Amino acid sequence: MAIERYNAPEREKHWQQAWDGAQIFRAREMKGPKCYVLEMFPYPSGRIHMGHVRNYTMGDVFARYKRARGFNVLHPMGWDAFGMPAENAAMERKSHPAQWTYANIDTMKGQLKSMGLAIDWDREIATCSPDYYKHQQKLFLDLLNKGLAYRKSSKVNWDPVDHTVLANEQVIDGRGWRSGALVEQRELTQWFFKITAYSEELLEALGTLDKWPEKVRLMQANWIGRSEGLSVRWALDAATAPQGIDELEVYTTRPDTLFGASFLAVAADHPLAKAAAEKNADLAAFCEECRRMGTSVADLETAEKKGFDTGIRAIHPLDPAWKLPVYVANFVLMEYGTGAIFACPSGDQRDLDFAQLYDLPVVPVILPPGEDAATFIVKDKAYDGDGTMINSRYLDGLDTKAAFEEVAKRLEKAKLGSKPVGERKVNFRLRDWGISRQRYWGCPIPVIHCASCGVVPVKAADLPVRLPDDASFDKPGNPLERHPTWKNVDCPACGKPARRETDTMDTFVDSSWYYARFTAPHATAPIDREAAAYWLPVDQYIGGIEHAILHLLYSRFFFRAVSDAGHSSKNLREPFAALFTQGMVTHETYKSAEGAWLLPTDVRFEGEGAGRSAVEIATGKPAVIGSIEKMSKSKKNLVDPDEIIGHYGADCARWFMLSDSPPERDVIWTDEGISAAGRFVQRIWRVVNEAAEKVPAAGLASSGEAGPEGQALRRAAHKALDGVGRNIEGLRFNVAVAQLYELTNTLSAVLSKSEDNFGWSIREATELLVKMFAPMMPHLAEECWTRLGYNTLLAKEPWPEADPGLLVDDSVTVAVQVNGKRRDEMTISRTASKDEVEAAALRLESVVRALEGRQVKKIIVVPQRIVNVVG
RNA sequence: GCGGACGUGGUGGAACCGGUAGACACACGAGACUUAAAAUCUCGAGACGGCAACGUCGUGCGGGUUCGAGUCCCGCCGUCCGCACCA
Repeated sequence: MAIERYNAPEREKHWQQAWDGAQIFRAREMKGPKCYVLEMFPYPSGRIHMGHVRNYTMGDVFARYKRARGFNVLHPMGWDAFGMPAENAAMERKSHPAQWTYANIDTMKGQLKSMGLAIDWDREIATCSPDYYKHQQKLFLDLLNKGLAYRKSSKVNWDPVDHTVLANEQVIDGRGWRSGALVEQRELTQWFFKITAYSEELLEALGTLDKWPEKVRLMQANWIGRSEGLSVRWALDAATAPQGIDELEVYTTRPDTLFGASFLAVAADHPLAKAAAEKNADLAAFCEECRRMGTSVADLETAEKKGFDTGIRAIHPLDPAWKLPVYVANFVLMEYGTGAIFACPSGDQRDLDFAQLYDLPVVPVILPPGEDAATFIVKDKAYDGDGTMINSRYLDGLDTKAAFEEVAKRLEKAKLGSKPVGERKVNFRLRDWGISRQRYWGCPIPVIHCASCGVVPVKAADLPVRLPDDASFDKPGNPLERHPTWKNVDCPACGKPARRETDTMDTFVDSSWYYARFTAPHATAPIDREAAAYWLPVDQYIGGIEHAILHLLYSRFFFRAVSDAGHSSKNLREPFAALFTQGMVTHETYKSAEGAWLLPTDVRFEGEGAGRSAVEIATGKPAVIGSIEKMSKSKKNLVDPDEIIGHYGADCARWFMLSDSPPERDVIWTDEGISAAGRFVQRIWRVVNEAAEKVPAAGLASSGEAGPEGQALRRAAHKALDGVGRNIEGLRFNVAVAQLYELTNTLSAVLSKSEDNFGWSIREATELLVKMFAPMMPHLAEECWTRLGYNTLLAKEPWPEADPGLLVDDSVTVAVQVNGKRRDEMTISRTASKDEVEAAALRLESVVRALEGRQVKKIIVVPQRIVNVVG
């Protein structure tokens, strides 16, 4: 009998409606073991892309699996809906960011629903909704009250033509992306969150996150950047110093190299540089140049090292007779340490590059192990490791650590003025989190500036501070700033006319607590303490590696901060118990003969392998096949999920996204890959139909003995069950997929030769197969479940338990090696003793031959795996 | 520049704690079915030599530890990612 093709798009709609009707993906009442599965919520950019499909499929498989395992699962979805693109779109289309954003949400929600995700849509939130951001404003006020939010002056990229602040990504080669004007560094008073108050704790607690990738923990640890060093105050030579400044404080982690010092350097924004620049136009110009370099560290450190001698001389703290020049240098950051360094060129590559450029002395002070003091010199490569002190007077002969201690001790005792010259200091690279954005489409910062009362918080009862709907987006700059009336309010304290804060919050604030809001999205408090206590932490968080530092660190901080402000239990510190970072979806790129990017649908292919070539369909001209890159709009190497789902169905797209590539690695989207997945969907359907013809009715108990073939099939099915369960649990979806292929192969081989005498084993194996792929291809699984004679929803069925008795075989195949080289294999009883295994191995003809008459010296037996005969 | 990751057949990848390298899939080749194509099914396949049995080599490169190394150690090479206002 011919079996009809499985019509995925049509059946998928049916099953989605069935799930909706039964409301089975709603989180249950807060009782019993729970599992909170969360994928990073999307930015509503317009349409979903394959990256979303991959991310949400992984989370969905895990959530469905955990639900089948009996957990009370919370699997919500929302929208990271504030941000710059909406404002850009508004500017370009002369519309409103809200209109653009909500239209996108609508589209994308429909797309996500077509994927058949097991999501509790009742909990949907959008961060741009006043219902969400009013709570965020309350959280802000509570942090302000606790001293964790404050204002200070900080540098921004300023576009002098557009009169707007630019993000780093909007600065291209030092120029504004839109205006092309040279970007300036400007000081602006901005809002900050005091994340540095938690530096130590955030670093310490990384040790407890054993379900996070090691890589992410390391990245965060480096980002926090704890170092132990010494802050050293250098007296300035009065004859050379600007008036009123008589010392310079530097921070160093290497006080041991102090005798190798050859100059000091300060940042262009250091007060000493500014003071010196007042009387030196050339220096002022140099400082200005440094400021133009951009704020990103990568720019600074890859730029050529440059400096300017201020003419100021500093006195060495360990030798009053020794004077060193003070430079302004472009590689010194005001934000780190004290904004000033002492340089030891032999021990630091940047210092060495700088010293060579300006002809400053290079004195080696650390002798690497194994080098000879008489011959060791530092030429083009600085040595920053440990070793023995040389050229360092009384430190000579000490090791690096002892020298550090000795210098620290001396400088702690020495006095400059009335205070010690040196002071031990733990320093962090981590800086406070600047949350001010001079933009419209973000959460308004709920404070009012009053001429007489200063910064006055908006009263909690007056929240939310709503964004005005009638802002204009026809020109650059902050629409809130130029709005005719919005910012004019009366001071809540004295009632006099005052001005609203026009900065909005960084969108990272929105995403720093959304996972907590999901636990009680309709609560009157921002975070419902009871719901948070039950649901948090998130048991499995899944998202892109690009969020490894900022989003995840900010969330770890923000959750602690608001918990300390009373919004959640102080014992609950970490929001995400387990983290998984998935790889990107990549695709080949194509260019026309003229060099324009082409969509995959714009080209057709000829030939294959090395001779494969592409032709632009529209022109018939040859096209260029480029490298495989992350799918992006700019390179047009996109595949539209809608088209794939419409053609192959959601299950097929999901299956392909889980196949082959390990989830943490990039996956390459290919036509062959998706069509192979499509073939498998049909194959499953055929196999299940064929099985359904041959098996006893649903729900009957086992007929008992299955016979050797039936028993072998049962073993295969239960082994797969054991493996698939563990691989889903460990998020090794590609391996689980391979095991399901294997079981399908076994089952279909059995079906082709079955004599109808072990139908019950076939039913069992088929049901197990269907239940196992159900989290991955849920619609197809429901269809198969029905075909197997059930009228219940498979999504409600529990995960089956593997029979331990079927997981081990009576006999095993072990490899036989002679002198470490595999020569043969043999099948032997699983319980065979060491002696029996040895004897069996020595009887093998291949072993005798490989020994070539040599004496057997020893035999290594690894039970059930290998025998190694050494002779 | 600093920090991190990765490197296995023609391709994506598998390989538990150091124990049969290449599971599974793609692409490919041969065959069956078909008027034909598609679909489907069967078989083959790391490289080299050999009719074959089999042998030699083989996890980026060079060393080391071990009875045994894709896996551990040391030194290189290559590719990719992040770097604080993109989300």
